[in-house]
Amino acid sequence: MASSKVTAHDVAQAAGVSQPTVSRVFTPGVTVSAALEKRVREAAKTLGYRPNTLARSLITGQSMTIGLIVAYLDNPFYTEALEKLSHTLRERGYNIMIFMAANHASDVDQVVHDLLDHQVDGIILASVAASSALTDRLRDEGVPLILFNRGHSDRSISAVTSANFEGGQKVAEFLLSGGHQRIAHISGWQGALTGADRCAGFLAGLETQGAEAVSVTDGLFSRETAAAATRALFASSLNPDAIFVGNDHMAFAVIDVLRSELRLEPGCDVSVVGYDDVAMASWPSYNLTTVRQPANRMVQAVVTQLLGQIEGSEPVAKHIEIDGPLIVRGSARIPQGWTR
Amino acid sequence: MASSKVTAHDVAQAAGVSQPTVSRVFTPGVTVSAALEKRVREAAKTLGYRPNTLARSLITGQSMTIGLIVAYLDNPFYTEALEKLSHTLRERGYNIMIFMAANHASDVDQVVHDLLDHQVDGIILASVAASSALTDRLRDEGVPLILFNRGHSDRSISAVTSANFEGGQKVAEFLLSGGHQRIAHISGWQGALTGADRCAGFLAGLETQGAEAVSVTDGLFSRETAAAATRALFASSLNPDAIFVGNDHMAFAVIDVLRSELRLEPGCDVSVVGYDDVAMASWPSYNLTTVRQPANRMVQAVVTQLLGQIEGSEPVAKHIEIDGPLIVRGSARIPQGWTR
DNA sequence: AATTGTCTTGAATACGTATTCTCGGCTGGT
DNA sequence: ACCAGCCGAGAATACGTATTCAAGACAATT
Repeated sequence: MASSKVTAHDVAQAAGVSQPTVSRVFTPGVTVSAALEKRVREAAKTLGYRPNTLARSLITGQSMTIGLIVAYLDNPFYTEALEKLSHTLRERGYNIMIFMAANHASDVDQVVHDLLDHQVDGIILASVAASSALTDRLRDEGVPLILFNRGHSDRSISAVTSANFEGGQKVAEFLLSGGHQRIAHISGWQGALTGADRCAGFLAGLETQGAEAVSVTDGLFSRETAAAATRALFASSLNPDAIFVGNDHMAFAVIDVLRSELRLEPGCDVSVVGYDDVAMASWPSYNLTTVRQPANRMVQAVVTQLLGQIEGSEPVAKHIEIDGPLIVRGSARIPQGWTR
Repeated sequence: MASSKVTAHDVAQAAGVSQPTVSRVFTPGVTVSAALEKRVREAAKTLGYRPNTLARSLITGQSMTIGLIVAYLDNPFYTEALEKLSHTLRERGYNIMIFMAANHASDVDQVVHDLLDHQVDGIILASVAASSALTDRLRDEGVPLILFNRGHSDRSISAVTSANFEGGQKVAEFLLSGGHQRIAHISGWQGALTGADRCAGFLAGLETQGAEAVSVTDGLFSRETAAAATRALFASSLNPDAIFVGNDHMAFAVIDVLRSELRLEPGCDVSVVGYDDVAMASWPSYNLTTVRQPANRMVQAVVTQLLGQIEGSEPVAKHIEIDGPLIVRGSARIPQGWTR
C-alpha cells in the first residue's frame, strides 16, 4: 500500500513515464494522452501518491490558503461566520489558517507577519482593526486584505459590514413608534466603525423625529461593561423605558441584569433591542428583538470579493454594506399596527 | 523599503555573504560569527526580508502546522477550546489549519487527506470520530493524531476527555442526595463514547444506591432533539422531578422548554443538571448546575501530548482523562448540608 | 510527396531554503 | 615552531513539484 513518502518521481518510475508527465496529470487544464494518464493514475493509486502542496505552492506562488484573524469568539455571531467561511472557502478550494489575536495593534501585526511568512493568498480580519503600517505592508506584498464586520476609513481596502447606520435608524424608528419616552443606548465599542455607525444612525434616527437619547454609554462589546452600564442606568434618576444595545451579546447581559437584579421584565417594563440576530436571540429565554446581520450573505460577499481580488477578476477594493431587517420579537414593546 | 519578494540570496548579496550564511542566521541553534550576523541582520532589516516558511518546510519536513478538525461550533465549549488551543499552540510556535467537517466519515477522510497534502505535523479531531481506515493511513504517514473530547476504543491513538464516567456518577449521587424520586436522563449522542460514558456513569451511580432512571433518551447533542425529548417526557405519565442532560448546550434547550412551554421553574419544580460548565451556564437566566470540563487543562493536555508525539519526547499514545468538579448552582435542588 | 503546423513528452531548470561537504585559517598544545 | 584539531563560511546539493524548452511524432495542407 502507501509507504510513508511517495513522490512524483516514484510514480513516474512505476508508470514508466517522466516526472513532468505525472505533474501534468495532476494539474488541471493541462493535456496528457489518455493512455499515459491512465497508467499514471493507476500507479499513483497503488502507490498512494498525493501531490505535496508545499512544493506546489513554492513554485506556483499560490498557497491556496487564506489567513483568518479573529479577535474573540464569545460573540456567537463570529462562530457562525467562521463556520460558514470555512465551508465556503473550502468549496472554492481554499484552506484556512486561523489565528486568534488580542485587539492590540502589535499583536495583530505579529500575526499578520506570520501569515505572510506562510505565503497566504489573502487575509480576512474579523472584528479586528488594521493599522496603516499593516495595510501598507500588505499592499507592498500584494496580498489582498478584507475586513469582516469592521469598517475602515481608507477606501482602498475592502470591507464587508451590514448597513450599520441604517440599522441604527431602524431601531430608532421602531422605538419611537412604540411610544418610548426615555430611550437609552449602550453602544458598541466606539473605537470601531461598526459600533460608531450603529450609534450614529440610531441618534440620527431619533433626531429626525425631534427625539434624543437620555443616555449613551460605550459598552465596549463586553458583557461585563454592558451589565455595569445597565446597573448605572437604573441607579440614576433617568429611569429609561427602552434600551438599544450595540449587539446581541451585550443585550443578553442587559436582560440578565434587568431580570435577575432589577426585577424588570424586558418587553413589559423595559424594551430592549439588540443587533446581530444570533441564534440565541430566538431562544425563549431571551426572545430578543434585534437587527439581523445576514451572516450568509456577508460571508458570501467576503469570499467573492477577496477571491476576486486574488484571482484578478475583481481587482478593485470595495466597501460592501449588506442590509438586514429588524426582527421583531418579544423583548421590546411592539408599536400599534407595526407591520414592517 | 520592502519590495515584493525578498529572498535569502538578496540579503546575502547586500551583506556580502553567501546564502547559507543568511540561512544560518535565521536558524536557531546554529553558530555564526558576531560580525557577520550583525551585517546580515541589518541587511535583512533594510530589505524587509522574512524567511519563506514554505521553502523551509519543504526541506525540513516540518510545517509547524497543526490540522484541526471541528464538527460544529454551536456548542460554546468548542469555541472556548478553540480559542485556548490557538493561543497555546501559537506559544509553542505552531500554526493552525482549521476545517469544519460534517460528522460523516467520508467528509472527515476527505478533510484529513487535504491536511496531509499540506504536510501538517499533527492532527487534532475535536468532537469528531476517526474511522479505522483513517487512523491506519495516519499511522502509515507517521502523522500523530489526537482526539479532543472524544474517546476511541483503539488505545493506540491518543485522546483527551474529561472523566465522563465519574462525572455521570457525581450527578447521580447529587440528585439522589437531593431526594429526587423520578430521575430522567437526556443523554449525549450514544454514538460517541463521550455521551455513552456519561450515561453509563450516571446509570451506574444510580444503581449503586438501588435507584433507576425513569427514562433515558438520546438527545444527540442537539437542541431540537433535547427540546422534543423534554416535551415527550412531560407529556407522558412519568412526571420526572429531575433531568440530567448530556451537555449544557442541550440543557439550555431543556430549560427553555420547561420555563416557556411547561411553566416549570428549574431548581423549584424540576431539577436540571448539565455537563461542560460553559460560560453561559453561569448567566443568571440559566444558572445551571453542571459538571465542569476544565477546558484549560484539557487543552494543555492535548497540546503537551500531541507535540510530545511530534517532537519525539512522548512518542507513546495515551488516553488522558481529566477530572472536573460538579458546579452547584440554582437549576437543581441542593441537598441538605451539601458541601462537596 | 514535401512542408508546415500541432500535439505529446522528456530533459532541464526554477522556486527559496536547510544541510552536507569541503576547505582555509586559526588556536592550542608540546 | 610544528602539527592536530577545530571552527566558520562558501560551494554544492537536496526537498518535490511546475514550467519552459526542445525534440520527436504525426496529421493536415498544398
